[in-house]
Amino acid sequence: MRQAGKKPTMKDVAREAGVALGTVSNVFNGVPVGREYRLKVEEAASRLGYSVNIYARGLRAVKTNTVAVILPGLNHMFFSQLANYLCNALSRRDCRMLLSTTEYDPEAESRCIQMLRKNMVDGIIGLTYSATQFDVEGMPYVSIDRVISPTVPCVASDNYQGGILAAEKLIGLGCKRLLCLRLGSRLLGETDKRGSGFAHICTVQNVDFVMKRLNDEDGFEGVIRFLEGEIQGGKLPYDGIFCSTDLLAHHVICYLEKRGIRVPEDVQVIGYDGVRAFFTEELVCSTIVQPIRQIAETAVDILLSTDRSLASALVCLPVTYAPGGTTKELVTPLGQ
Amino acid sequence: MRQAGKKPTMKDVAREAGVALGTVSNVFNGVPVGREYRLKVEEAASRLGYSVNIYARGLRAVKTNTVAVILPGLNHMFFSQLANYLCNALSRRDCRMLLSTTEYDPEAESRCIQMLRKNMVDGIIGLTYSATQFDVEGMPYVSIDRVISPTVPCVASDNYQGGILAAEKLIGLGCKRLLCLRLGSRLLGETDKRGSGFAHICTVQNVDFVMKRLNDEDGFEGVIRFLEGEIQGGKLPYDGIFCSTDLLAHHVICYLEKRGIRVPEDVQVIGYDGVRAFFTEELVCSTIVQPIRQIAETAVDILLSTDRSLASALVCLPVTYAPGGTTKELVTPLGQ
DNA sequence: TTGTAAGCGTTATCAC
DNA sequence: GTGATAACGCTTACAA
Repeated sequence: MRQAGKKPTMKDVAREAGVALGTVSNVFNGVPVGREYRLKVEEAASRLGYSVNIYARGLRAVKTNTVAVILPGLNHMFFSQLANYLCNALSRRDCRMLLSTTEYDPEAESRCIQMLRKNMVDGIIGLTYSATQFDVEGMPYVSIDRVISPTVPCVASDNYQGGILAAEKLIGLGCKRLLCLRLGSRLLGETDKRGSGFAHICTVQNVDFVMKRLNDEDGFEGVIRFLEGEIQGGKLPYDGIFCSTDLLAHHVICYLEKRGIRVPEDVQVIGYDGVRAFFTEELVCSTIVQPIRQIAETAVDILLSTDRSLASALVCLPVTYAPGGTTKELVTPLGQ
Repeated sequence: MRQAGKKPTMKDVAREAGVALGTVSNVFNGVPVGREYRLKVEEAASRLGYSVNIYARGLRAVKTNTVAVILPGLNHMFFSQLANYLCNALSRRDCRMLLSTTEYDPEAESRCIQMLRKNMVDGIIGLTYSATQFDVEGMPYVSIDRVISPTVPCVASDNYQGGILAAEKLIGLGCKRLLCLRLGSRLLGETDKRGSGFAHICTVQNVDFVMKRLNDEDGFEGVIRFLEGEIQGGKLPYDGIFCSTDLLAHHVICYLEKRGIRVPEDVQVIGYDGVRAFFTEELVCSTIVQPIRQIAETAVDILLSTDRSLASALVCLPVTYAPGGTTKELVTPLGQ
């Protein structure tokens, strides 16, 4: 019913090729087999249009060629780009991608993981806020942007270095009084290091700065309210702002312009992520660019690597700075 | 090895609950079972942390609770939003989503479908450019934005009506000479109707218009080249442009502004899709908004509906017009 | 309802 | 390398 003519099985292939059933199985599992046998099998298989039944294979609990990906949602540029690259990287490894979104619901995360471990996937790549070591233990798991425990590998961009870059850049561009704006989950993750790196440089270089941390519940409105309170006489007491994400930077910039504060003339802004406006080449603002593709590929590499002991707990991938029109770039280094 | 403590099976649940194996099976398949038995089974199952092994179930070829989604990629706002809503709609139906991207490779499409039918998914939702009736026959399939054959259900926005809306709007806003710009696949799809609806209104209302169709190979550069050739004395001989997608509109608008042609003062522009700049509320341009969430939910409904005969071949979902700053909206209808 | 048992297609393990 | 055969966990059919 699902299939017009019923599907050929390994037995059919074995008969067609005139070899033993086990030989066919070996061929499809990459087990070394005499060259001529292998050819006979492959030819017979393609003649019959055969391919392995993944459910029968999965039942034997060896390898399902399926990796689950857990993301908060696809409604954010960073997540959708990540999903895209993960999908490519997995398919290049002949792996299918099972995508689950948690809709930012912490409880959905562990429910999701529990469900998946029953469903026998080869492993999970998850970007979660509250999954615990308990949730993931006993199964191949790679976390993105959050260290779950020292024994669970985590891949992230070099958030600390990104914060450093941002601070150095703003200071190098002449800023005297900085603001670091963070809007994120109440739960700690790797991304919090962005602010730490930023603060470190400000302290070392003895530059005034204010650190403002808000939580998701506050929303962008919370940020705007904060800025509203900071403005004195139509002016902001900062000449440089580092926002923890490009999206936040975007909202801040829109607000500032509405209040008649010019970007980058009056205040320079740097974001984090490097997302492009609807996947074109255009950046949203000057920003610290995450190597999203590399993050995806590294996560897949670590997950699928047989030698999991080699996976260090935290892999930080290098970030770069890219001007996007919200900073006063120096045309020549001599121009300083 | 995959699992710390090995997983409980139906047999374990049956023993724990003190009922027959078949009863447990029935409970998990929604087959009517005496109330007290059902409760005993459910309690035992949760006590043991049991859930059905989808591979064993899939082997019997009944229902895998898995739906495959095929998209060109996730690197376009429309696709990633679609994927997001599909994922939600499926998970609400307790279905897992297997996501494959074809990277816009027509050959990858049928390869992908062939692969999936061997892999026994409950059905496929595909946005493809070249998949044929042959590819999909014999399996539950719902196509998006392209009619594959009269027997394969297709869900799309009401593209024709969208074209009509765009033309009526531009004409209503005073445009006298229109341009319809289309950039898309060489292969025909539902989206081509956007231009047809547009042309129809122009013809009926006797308004001058030019229809320019380019293919993906030409790229945005091709469109720019065309516009370059049209400009005479720094002016464009059009006062209204309908672009087949928001992304195209965005490129056109950027180019026009670079050439000193003001939008919407000199020329008004309407796009199609209704994508938001990185998932905020902001539209990219004045546009015809597709009901993406509804498209996703309808596709899932049709695919999972047992009564597939009810599925009409083509379902066109209503679109709406939304101003986005690239048209000269009339403040009051009397203002005309 | 209850046992029991036969498959589903693969993999893995035997002798040979 | 070959056969044959025992799992894997579930669904389905059967007689009781």
